[in-house]
Amino acid sequence: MDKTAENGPWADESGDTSGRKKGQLHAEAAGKLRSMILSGELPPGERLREMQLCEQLGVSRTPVREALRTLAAEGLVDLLPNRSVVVSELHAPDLEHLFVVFGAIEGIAAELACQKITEAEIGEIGRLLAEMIDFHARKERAPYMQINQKIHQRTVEIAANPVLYTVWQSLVPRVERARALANLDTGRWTGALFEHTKMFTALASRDGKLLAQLTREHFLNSLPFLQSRLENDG
Amino acid sequence: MDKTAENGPWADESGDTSGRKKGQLHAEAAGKLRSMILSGELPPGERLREMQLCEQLGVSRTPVREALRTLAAEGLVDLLPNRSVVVSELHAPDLEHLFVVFGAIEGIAAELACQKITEAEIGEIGRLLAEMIDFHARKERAPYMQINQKIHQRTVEIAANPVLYTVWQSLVPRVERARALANLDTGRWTGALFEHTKMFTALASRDGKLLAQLTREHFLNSLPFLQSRLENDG
DNA sequence: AACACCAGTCTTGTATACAAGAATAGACAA
DNA sequence: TTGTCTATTCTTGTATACAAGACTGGTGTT
Repeated sequence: MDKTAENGPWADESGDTSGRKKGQLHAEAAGKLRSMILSGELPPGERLREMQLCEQLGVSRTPVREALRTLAAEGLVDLLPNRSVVVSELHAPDLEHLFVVFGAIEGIAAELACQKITEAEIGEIGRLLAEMIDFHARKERAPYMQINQKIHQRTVEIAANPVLYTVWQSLVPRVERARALANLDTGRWTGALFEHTKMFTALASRDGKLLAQLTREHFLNSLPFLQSRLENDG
Repeated sequence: MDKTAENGPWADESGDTSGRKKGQLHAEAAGKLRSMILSGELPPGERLREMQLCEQLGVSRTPVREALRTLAAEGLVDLLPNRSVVVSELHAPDLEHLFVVFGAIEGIAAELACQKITEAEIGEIGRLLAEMIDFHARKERAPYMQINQKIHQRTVEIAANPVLYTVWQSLVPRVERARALANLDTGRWTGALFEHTKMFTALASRDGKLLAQLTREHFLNSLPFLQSRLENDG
């Protein structure tokens, strides 16, 4: 089971349709649609007509339909039988549900990671954290977010549980979308960074219980900020 | 987001292809294939030829392919690009990964359920537990397992978190398959029942932390039994 | 006997065609 | 004006056709 990230989201695709081998158009389509949803190009509630997507993506309906099944499994779209597919909504209450679960998942990952992490990996995370602090000082949000994402991903990878990784992957798109829709509040930004330093300390001392606790709180703390932004936008 | 169980596994299908409205052949196909895998009719490692499945299910390749994407998202099959789809293997180490995550998920569910459960629902779970004790006394394994499954499901439902429910649903097929492949050891059976009574006490007194702990242990305890059975079988 | 190579067959990936169920707009009645 | 009914159009669901990449078996060479 779990040939980890075989065809999962975030596997490789980043619009680099050029270098791809022939075939697997449906995976390519899924990647493009996913980033269109995450970027907001396809807003929540948007009705997706298959033929329209075919024209935009330059493929036929077959791979498009298969891609839509994949996105449905990721929770990015809702399949309405015999009706259109729509980009799933993202309401504030849903967000709470999502963050409670996601925080718990990353909490488990954190606990496992503490048991398995090597000195070299602690150093690696430490360097990433240093970079992140740097970007924060320069107020460069985009690269900050990228490093942030990488730290979380590395933690889950270090936990070395393919099932956990798959579940985590399946939730990341929605979390990322929430972050994209509601760009991080500046006040929260500094707080989040501080939490990250505390989390690193726990990780470096391999205190799994503490790190899990901090991780859950980390997500719970950012929740109200995202929720308020979502409510303002509609 | 999350039109909960819209097209997810375990939604409704149980071979009752008769009463179903037209269309949605792919959902029907997914249901049949899922139960074929869970029942062991399609054993781990089995190579699935699309045409062959078409004949068995009496539909064309299009719905079959879409069903296979769904099953891939559930982790029941692996998609090998340009090669066949195979029923995913279930090795002892994978099982540990699965149970750690699943136990944690049900642990979260248990904690949430304790916050939200009503007196009526406590009564309902209590009655289910009594039935289960009955079936254990009579050594009727199949109905016991059914009630067991139902208790777990009701707990997750009571937690009232659609994201959690979806994640839980996505893991259940694999857990069920593990149970099916390695029928429960008799010694473990009594132990599991005892754990269930303890868990009910915690639930009835709404002790979320305790119940979460007991739930995680419940899965961890049954793990070695399942693993040993799997190793014997190959 | 072992290995490499090649042709034929099989299987998947994609496109297209057709059928059936929804959405929509317009006409007609209240 | 508003509501409803119907006919047309649109969209999805499914089947089939075609192309391209894998597998298999046999043949020839070393």
